[in-house]
Amino acid sequence: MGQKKNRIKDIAFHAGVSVGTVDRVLHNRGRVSEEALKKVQEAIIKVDYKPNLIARTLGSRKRHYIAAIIPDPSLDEYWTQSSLGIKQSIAEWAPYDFQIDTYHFNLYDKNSFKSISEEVYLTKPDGILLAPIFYKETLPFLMLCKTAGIPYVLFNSNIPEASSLSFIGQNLLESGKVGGELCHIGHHGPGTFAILHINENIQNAVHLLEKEKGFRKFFEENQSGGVQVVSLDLESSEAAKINQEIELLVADPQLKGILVTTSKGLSIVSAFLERNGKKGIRLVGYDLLEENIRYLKAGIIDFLINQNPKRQAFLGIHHLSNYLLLKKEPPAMDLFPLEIITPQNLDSYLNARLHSY
Amino acid sequence: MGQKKNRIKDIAFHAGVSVGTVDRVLHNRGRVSEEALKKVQEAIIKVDYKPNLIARTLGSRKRHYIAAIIPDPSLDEYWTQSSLGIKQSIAEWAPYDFQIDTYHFNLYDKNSFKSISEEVYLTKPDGILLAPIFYKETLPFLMLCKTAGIPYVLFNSNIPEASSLSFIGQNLLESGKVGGELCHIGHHGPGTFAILHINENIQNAVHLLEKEKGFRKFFEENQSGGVQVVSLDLESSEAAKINQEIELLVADPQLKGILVTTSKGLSIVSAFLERNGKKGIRLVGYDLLEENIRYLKAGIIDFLINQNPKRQAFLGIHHLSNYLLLKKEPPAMDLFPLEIITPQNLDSYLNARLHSY
DNA sequence: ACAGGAAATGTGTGCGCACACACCGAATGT
DNA sequence: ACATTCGGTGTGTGCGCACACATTTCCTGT
Repeated sequence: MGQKKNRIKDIAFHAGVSVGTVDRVLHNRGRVSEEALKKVQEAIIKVDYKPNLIARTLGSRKRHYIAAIIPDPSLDEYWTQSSLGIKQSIAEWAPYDFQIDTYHFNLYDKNSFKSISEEVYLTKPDGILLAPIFYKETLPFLMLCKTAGIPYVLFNSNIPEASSLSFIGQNLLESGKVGGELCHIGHHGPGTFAILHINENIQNAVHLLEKEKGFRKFFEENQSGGVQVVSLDLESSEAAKINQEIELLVADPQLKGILVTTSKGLSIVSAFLERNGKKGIRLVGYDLLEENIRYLKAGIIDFLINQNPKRQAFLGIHHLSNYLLLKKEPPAMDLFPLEIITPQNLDSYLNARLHSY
Repeated sequence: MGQKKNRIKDIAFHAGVSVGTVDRVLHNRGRVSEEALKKVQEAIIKVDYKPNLIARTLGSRKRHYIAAIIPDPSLDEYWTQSSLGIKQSIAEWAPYDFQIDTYHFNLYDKNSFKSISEEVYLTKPDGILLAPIFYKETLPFLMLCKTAGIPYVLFNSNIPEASSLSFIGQNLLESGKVGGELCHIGHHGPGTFAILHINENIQNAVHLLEKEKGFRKFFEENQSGGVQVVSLDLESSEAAKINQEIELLVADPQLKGILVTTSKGLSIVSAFLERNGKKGIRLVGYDLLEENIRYLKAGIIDFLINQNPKRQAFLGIHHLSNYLLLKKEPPAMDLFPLEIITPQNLDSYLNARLHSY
């Protein structure tokens, strides 16, 4: 039964050569005669050789170095979460001689990303974890890495044509559908449902539009008659304008629910409804940020969809490390479930260990 | 900065002893003088020693053996999920020379559990993962393991006085509260809300009552006037009787929502509502079982609370293995978040890799 | 025929650890 | 007095592998 051992030494014995020769064919280092090559290859198949990964990593005392490039957490609480995920993974991989350095760029400044990415490239990392905020600037950088043979993993938002080792995040279309559903639950008959994009960064537009597509799709697929969907696109810099628009929106007595696609926007809308009364309007947003949690507990926000940025970053490093250390191919896409947070299950999420592992 | 290496050898150097002595204190093998012990312990702290897992497993060719004792999956789909979680962890730990054997007992037969547990005990495992269905029979078995020095981890339901290494599951009180919330969402004014226990096994009663307590608590804390809570306790063997009771329950035009606390019961209620019309009654239950999924997609079931049996079992093995291999103490309780499944986010849960890590 | 050198092959060492064993001195027994 | 035990300690080996290096073989050119 249990094939006990199939070590390099066994291959060497079967092939009638030394372990050195076997080592050379295993690693394609050349310097092997046709004859020996053939015998060794046969022996490898014969004993069904599976390298002992434990011993391999111990034997090659290579130091792995990973660079993580994310927006500066001090500018946005969402990225603080990601940062925590990376910190956690640093602890996890330290025993395996991994060095993981985090580089921050300004979320609102393309040039900051450019200079940081150049800096990272010069450090010649063995792998890169990246949150691709700026599409136009990211793609060339990734192509550069590709030619340099540096593997990279994307998270949070995807660039499909970047042919990354893996992408970690959520399906934004489905996310929008769930947002629609949460706005709609328990409502019958006609009504207006709004989706609000309040962002500072045109770059994100494409992602937000994907959510909107899902939002609209939900209502198309779940026709209950007389339902109207509206969308609003606002610049987060103009606070006065935003409040004005929200006031206009809420004035419609038919308004039943709002999905806000950005966390920053959500707190603005929440504050508005807290001041002026909720009037039975369902409010749905994203992520377990401090302010959001407060508004959820207070009953202003009804649902949050958790994108789990902490775990995204954690798994990103995980996939990368596993690939570097064990040559384990990660899934091309690791899509997270769309977690729904309510006032009642909030604590169970806050208290859960998102994995020590 | 980067503390480069902290090997046993380094401890020995700092303590002014040999690696053999350090080894003895690390493994509590005795034969160490007070003086040396103190010096070594200080050195360990000083260099912040973290054992190299890689080298450890390579050096000690000890084979770890874990026994997992769960109900027979062929009798209940819920346990098929757990079984899958164990299978996944087998793959995870195989490289570290772990052998993980699963033993099944009959969910409906105490004696089957007794004989299986005795059989497992005779195999002298290094650790045990256990789903404690039969309280009265489980406790003595665990005490036996305790005296034999075999660590055990419980999952699914807890036996607090068993002093297990760890428990993995959900907070049932909060689970009931979430169940109440889901029944209530979008409803205003008066109405009746029911909680149904349909089980075959009096053993589970205490757990179900905990959920009921949470269910009632939610409605107490969220008074909206005229809300009435009723509970029903039924034997799953008497199908006719059940349908009769359900018919009676549904006849009440004030009935707004039902929480069914067992998966088996849920399919019975779902079938009833599918036949006789849903009449705007909110239906909430547990777990991503095949039938439940079907009814959720069909709109008969509105929400499912996911207990994530697969991940529970997976993490159970994980904690156990980590403890055996690295002496890493798991949390006494690892409570999972109360995941809410809707028709729209269902797919995202089904497609998600529960992470190999 | 023989040096020179490249091609082919074998040997040795260390990664960090666990563990068996050898050693040494002091206390004990007869 | 000597053998025996035993607490306390250090040394040596091997786990399976990668990789540097030593060694042999064989092919050139003169």
